[in-house]
Order: sequence, then structure tokens, then C-alpha cells
Amino acid sequence: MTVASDAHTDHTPGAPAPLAAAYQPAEVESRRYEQWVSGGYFRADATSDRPPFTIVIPPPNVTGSLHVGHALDHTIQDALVRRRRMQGYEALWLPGMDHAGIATQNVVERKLASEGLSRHDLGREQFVERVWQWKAESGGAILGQMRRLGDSVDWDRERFTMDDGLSRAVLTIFKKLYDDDLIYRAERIINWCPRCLTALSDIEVDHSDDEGELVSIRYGDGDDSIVVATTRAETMLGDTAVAVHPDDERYQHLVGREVELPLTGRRIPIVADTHVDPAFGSGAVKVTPAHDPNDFEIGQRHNLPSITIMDERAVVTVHGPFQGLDRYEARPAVVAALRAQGRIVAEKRPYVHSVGHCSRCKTTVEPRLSLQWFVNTGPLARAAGDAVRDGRVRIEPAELAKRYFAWVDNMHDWCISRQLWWGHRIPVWYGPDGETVCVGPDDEVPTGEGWRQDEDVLDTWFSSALWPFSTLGWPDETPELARFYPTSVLVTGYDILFFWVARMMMFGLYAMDGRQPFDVVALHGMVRDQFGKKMSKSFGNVVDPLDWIDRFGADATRFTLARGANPGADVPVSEEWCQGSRNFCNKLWNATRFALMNGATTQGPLPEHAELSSVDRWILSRLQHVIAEVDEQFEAFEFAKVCDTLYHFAWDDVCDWYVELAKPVLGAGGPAADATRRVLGHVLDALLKLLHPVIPFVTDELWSALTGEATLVRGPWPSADPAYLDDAAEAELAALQRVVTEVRRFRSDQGLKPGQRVIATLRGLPGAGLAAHEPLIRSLARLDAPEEGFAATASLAIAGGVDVELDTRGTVDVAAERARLEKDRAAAEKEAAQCRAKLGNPAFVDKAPDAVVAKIKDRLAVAEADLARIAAALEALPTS
RNA sequence: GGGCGCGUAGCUCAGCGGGAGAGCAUCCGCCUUACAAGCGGAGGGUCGCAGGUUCGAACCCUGCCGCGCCCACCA
Repeated sequence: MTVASDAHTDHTPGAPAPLAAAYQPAEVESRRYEQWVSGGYFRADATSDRPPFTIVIPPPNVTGSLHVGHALDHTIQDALVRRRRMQGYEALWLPGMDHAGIATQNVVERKLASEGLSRHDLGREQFVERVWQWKAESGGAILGQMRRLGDSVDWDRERFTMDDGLSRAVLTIFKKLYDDDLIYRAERIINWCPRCLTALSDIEVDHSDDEGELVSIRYGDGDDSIVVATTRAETMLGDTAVAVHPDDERYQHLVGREVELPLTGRRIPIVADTHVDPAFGSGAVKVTPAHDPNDFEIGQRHNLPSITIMDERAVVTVHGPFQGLDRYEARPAVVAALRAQGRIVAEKRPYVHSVGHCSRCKTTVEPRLSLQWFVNTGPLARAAGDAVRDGRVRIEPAELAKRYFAWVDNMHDWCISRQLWWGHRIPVWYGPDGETVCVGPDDEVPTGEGWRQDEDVLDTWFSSALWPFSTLGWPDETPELARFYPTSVLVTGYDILFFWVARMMMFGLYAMDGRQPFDVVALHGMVRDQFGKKMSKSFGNVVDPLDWIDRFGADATRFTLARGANPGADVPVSEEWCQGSRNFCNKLWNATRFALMNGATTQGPLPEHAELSSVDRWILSRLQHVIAEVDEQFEAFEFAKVCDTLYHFAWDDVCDWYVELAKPVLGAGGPAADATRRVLGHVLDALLKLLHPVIPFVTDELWSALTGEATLVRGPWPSADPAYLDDAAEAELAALQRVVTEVRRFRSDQGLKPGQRVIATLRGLPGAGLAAHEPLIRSLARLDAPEEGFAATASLAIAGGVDVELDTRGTVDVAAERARLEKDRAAAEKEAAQCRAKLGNPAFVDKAPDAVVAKIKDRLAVAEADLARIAAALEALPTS
């Protein structure tokens, strides 16, 4: 039998728990998350008197699982919320998901297609039922991923854009907008997807440069003929005019007259319109009001008829020979027919031009005249712009506000009807005599013969635009709404600044009587690979966050993402960097192990100032700086800097120096050791708290082991205490580090083994303020005290006035040492020369600030002193 | 066609008016009693190019070259 016992059997509360030899994330993560949820630590109380802090999650689409971009988004939000929670705020992070209308419908339709079915085979009701089934599956997977990530969301408040409450909010605002004449129904040109068979808003259309063929066609004959160009020849069947610029002298004589439209026998007018660019092509444009947005507007201006020539599947419906042809069949057929008549005067192939595609299925969009519902965005968009202009809402980083203004200040009316089945059905009923009734949540639905509801559903962004207040109970005046609105920060990628943020602003300000939906919009970038490339399946560089969590831990995954997250900037990540983050977590683990093995404690106050060594005072001073920096960086959403600051403090200051300096003190015992145990406990306590928002699992586990407390989820958050700032101690430790580093460098250059005994004298320590530290320096630099027969064979001149004379007889490599000193001398000479040059320049001495001149003088003095010592050291070298 | 941003060490980036930095990678030496997922040390950059402002420029201004993103109704 041994005395060693299992780590979890004999641990009593309040006593430090023994830690395993290395951090094993999996077990800790599941145990801690369970503890956090069952302890109710993430629940936000609408009735407490703490200051509120609210973030509503950008609801993930129920189309699949979370990708690494979500992991970034969630890590940032979780860090913000966790810090506020530790600071004593009533912190609410509200989770939920988006029904994602067209995207989800497409996913389910694809699944059906693999069974050989279409949605029409099932019918509307059954199809929607299938989508709800899918939502249950996919949504469950997403919630599981959020748990793995460690998201500290309030699970009791989870919402879905199609749950009862949010549907009620949709009806309420639709009615309000309708009554305020901000929603209307009109026949307009809209983007139409002939595959999805629905209207699309501008932002659901992706433009790309595609190859096409530009053909020039002669309309009319003889003196009355005019040439127009098009990439969509089939649309000429619907032409109702030709337009020229009013100032274009070439066509003055034709304006007001008619020409014959080939193939159709129709005669169409020539109109003058300033939209036409006289410099492009022939300077004449064919006008197809029913199939082109510009042409539609020209048609409106000149009272032209609109002739729809294609159905919703983009199949031609007119003119015998072409009837029944798909647009891509009709196009060459029309060109061939025109060519047969000798009307094709020029062809340009390939001709690259911008073409719109359905963002969901990539089908080329066909502009189409149709009857749709629109939101009149004018007044709403103006208010949305003003809220940022007058500073009520801050966009971080500020540069991206320009993009926001460009968008809201030029917004077209928003087409909100979609010819889909999955979504909020438009709450409008049409009566038998043409009556139209908009029905709010508490209104009676019209009954009786002939009444029917609009078949269409609302654009998915209509409901997500309500997210910041609908999730808090609006339209009811709930305690949650009163307490948690406006939300504090909206965290999202800059890619949906327009899609979502601008719309939440419009509806939030409108529904909440001018109160903004959030105070700050904190934008982050896209996650990319280690070479800055976009992640794509075809390129094979996609990272699955769950894979990293499995292999390196949730904390390592989060730290890797946060470490690259500068405001608005893209975040490059790689597996190697995640390994580095894992190593960092393990470093913290081992540092805490060391502390516990040596009796570090967080019990009781820190020792009095007089009992603290300068080493203790140094690390405490550094800690105050770090706390202040981290607070500033958090407030500025500079997560990369937060991580960098804490990484270097933990690894360099605490582990590499403080712990190493503490070892001999702890070994010696006595009051000094006791003070060090308290300081070490205090520093680790603060460090773990500062890191907790970013890497919650490992820090909570270690903090519990260190303090015996259950969890630090509720804080407190450390605050900087200026009383512990100590410039003298910092200067002293900097000098100590210089001496130790120089000796180590000497040993390394000399090829001395770490075990190799080196005896040395240390001169000048009192002058450098290091008198008390000789034992520590000897310990860290592995220098033995001089003994009988000591003879210096090498000398190190160290900035700050310390000389180390070493007796390395039998081991020193004179040539190597000489080379080392020569290199140092060259560096010092360069430094001195630079300083002298500056000081020799009267303009510099005259115009530069005194502090800068004084600094240069100091540098020169140091360099000159170094040169003197190096010269002496070279002199002392054996000549052979 | 407009707008925004970026070019700093092999890679990814920080620094943004007074001594060129970090992480990873590379090289050398170490199982030094918390940690080899570690320790110690080293090498590596005319800060895209050309002008200008300044006592002084990676940093401010102008132009050029090369990248990236966003918006837009190029028939």
C-alpha cells in the first residue's frame, strides 16, 4: 500500500485538492458545465437590484450545426458576459435560434428530393410539419455544441423566432406598420428565383461576374432604325419602348416616333430618358418594364405598358415559336430568328458582366414584375442612421460605421413577402369583394364565404429584426423588457451588418418608442486559416470546432479564437496555434500545481508592506498594471490584446520569473516563505479570475483547487490597487533579470553544460540595488561562490553597473568569449555613435523635448560605461 | 463605377512621430526537484516602391505598384 490516494476521494472543502499531472479537459469540462447549469449561475434575475448587462445571441439558423465562425462569435459574447457577471452585473445572455425561412426550407426540400418527393407531394401542412421535425433535430445539435463551448447562456430563456411569443410579436408589429402606412402591397419588379419560386430581397442576391453574350439588334428599318444591345435577347419579346438620352443628338429625330419590334410585329415608341448613358454601346436601350428594374422605372416615367413574357419558372409564355422554352433555350432561339432576318449587327462573346444569383441555390435571378408586400423603409432607415450619427449607438470599430451609413442612407423599400411555406404567414385576409384586412394578434380572423389568407410568408429577417425585444416579452410590458432592454452589446460578424443589424435598428427604434435595441455593436471578422485564406469545403481548410474541443479542449479552442480577435478584423487560426493554446492551459495547470504543492494560500490578507520582499512587490506591481490593462482592453473589445497581456504575464512574469525566484525562498522557509506563499496565492487567484471569461473551464477548476471554493463564475472580478504599484521594485527586478540573462547567455555561448560548476564574484550589486539578491542571482544563474585560489578568467559587463567575474579555468573557450565580447562592443559602439550623432545635432537639442534629449544622454552614458567594461574584459582575456 | 481597408522576421499579426516587437516556425544546448504540452540561449526585417513634411518617419502627406473586402440598375 502507498499513501497516495485518489484525487477525488479525500478532498475536504476548503483544503486544496491534489491535481493530476497534466490537464485533461474532457472530464473537467463536462463536470464543470453540469455544475454551472445545475447551480443556476447563468440565470439572470429580472427583479434583482444589480445593474443589468444584456446580450442577445445572434440566433443561429436551424439549418445545420455550428461552425468555427459561431465559435468565435460565442467566445466573444461569453467572455463579455462572464466578465460582467463576475463584476456583479445582472448579466443575461439570451440564447435562441432562427427559423431561417428559405435556407431551412431548402434543406428540407433537398432531403425530400433524396426520397424522390417534392414539397407539393406533401402539401403545405405536412411539409411544415416535416420542417418542425428537422428543427428539433438540428436545434438539439446546436444546443449541444453551445454546451461544449461553455456558453454561459440563460437556458431558461431560450427562444425561437417561430415560437408563440415571437409570432405574436411579428403579428403586432406587422399590424402597427400596416396601420402607420409603412407596409404596403404593390406590383413591382423584384428579384425572383425561378428555382425556389419566390421573391428575394436585394441582400438575398449575390452578384458575380459571369460570361454572357452581348448582341446588338437593329430595331426598325431604314432611316428609322435604331440599334440596341442586350445580354438577354429573349426579353426583347417584352420590349415596349427604346430609350435614348434626351441630349443625344444622334437620335433627336427619332424621339417620339415608333419603330417596329422585330419578330413581334408590334410597334414601340422611342422615348428620351436620362437614365441612358449615351457613351455606352449605341446609346440606345431596349426597354422591358416587366423584366428589368431599370426598365420598369423608365416605364413608370413614360407610362409604358408592361408585358410579362415569362412565368415563374422563367419559361416563355408568349409568341408561338418561343412559347414553352426555358429562358436559356429561348435566348439562342431568339438570336437565331433575328439573325435569319439580318437584324443581328454585332456580337460580343464572351462578354463578362455582373449577374445576380439566388444566395441560397445559386440559380440566376430573373427580375420579375409581381405583386408583393413591402416595408416603406424611408422613415425607419433615417431613424436607424440617426441613432448612430448622434451617438446613441456606437459601432466598433468605428470605421465600419461608414458602411452602415452607406447602407441605411440608400435603402430601397424592403420586399418582405416570400412565396414559401416555412415562416410567419402574412396576417392579411382578402374578402370576396376585394376587401383587405390586416389582423393583429388580438383581432378576430375574418370568417365567412370567400375570405382567404395571403398565401405568402414573411422574409426571415422580418422576425429576426425584432429579436432584441421580442425575446424579452414584447409586445407585453414584461419585467424582462423593462430591465434588460436596450441590450448592452450586439456581437456579430461585419458580414451581417446590413442583413441584420440595420434591420434590428429600424424595428427596435420603431417598436420601442425610439429606444435603440443595443448601445454598442461590436463587430468581429471572419475566421480564416493560418494563411489568411477563407475556409471552404472545396479547399479542405475548414475547422470543426467540436474536433478541436475533443482534441485540445474547449478552453484551448476559445483562447485560439480570442487571441486573434481584434475589432472588425478577420481571425486566422490553425491547429498548431490551438496546440499552443492547449499548452498554455497546461502551463496554468502546472503553475497551480506547484503553488499547491508549496502551500500557496488565498486565505487571509496579503502581508504588510514591510514583510514583502522586492520580488513580491515586483509581481504585485506587475499584477496591478495587468489588471488595469485587461480592463481597458475588454472595454475596447480588444480580445487579442487581453489574451496577449495575460499570456505574457502568466508565462513570463509569473512562471518563468516569479515561481523560479520563489523556489529558493520557499525552500528556506521562515517568514519570507510564508509571505511568498500568500503572494503566490494572491497572484494566481487574480490571474485565474482575469482569464476566466476567455478560458472558463480550466480556470474554474484550478481556482477551486486553490481556494476550496465551489466556483468563480460569480466573481468577484479583480480590481487594480494603486497602493501596490512599485516602480522601484520593477526597476530592481529588471536589473536582476538582466544580470541573470547575461550570465545564462555567457554559459550558452561557452557551451557550458547546465551542471557545469562555475565560480564567480559579483561586483556592483549594491550600486544596482541588487545587494540583497546575490543568493537569488547565484541560484538562477548557477554561479558558485568564490573559494581559495579564485582567479577571474572572464568578465561580464552588464548594463546597470554590475560586473561578473568568472573563474572558468579549464572550461572557458577564449576564442568564443572574445567573439562574444567583440559583438557586444560593436553593438555598444553603434549605440553610442547614434546617440552622439543626435546630441551633436543642434537642431535636435534645440527642438526636441527635454525628456527625449535626457533619454538620449542616459543611453549614451550607459553605452559608454558598457564600452569601458567590455574593453577591460577583453584586456583580461588570456592571450593564447 | 463608387467606398473602405491592407502591404512590418519564413507564416499570422501588434506597434502608428523619438532605442524594430510577439506567437508559431528555424538553429544550438538541456529529462535543472510544477510542467519535454517543458527549460535556457541564438539567428532572422534598408517596416511594398518613390517623393514630401519634420531636428527626427514603419508611423503624417502625395503619387505609384500589389492584394483584399463592401456597395452599385453597366443595357
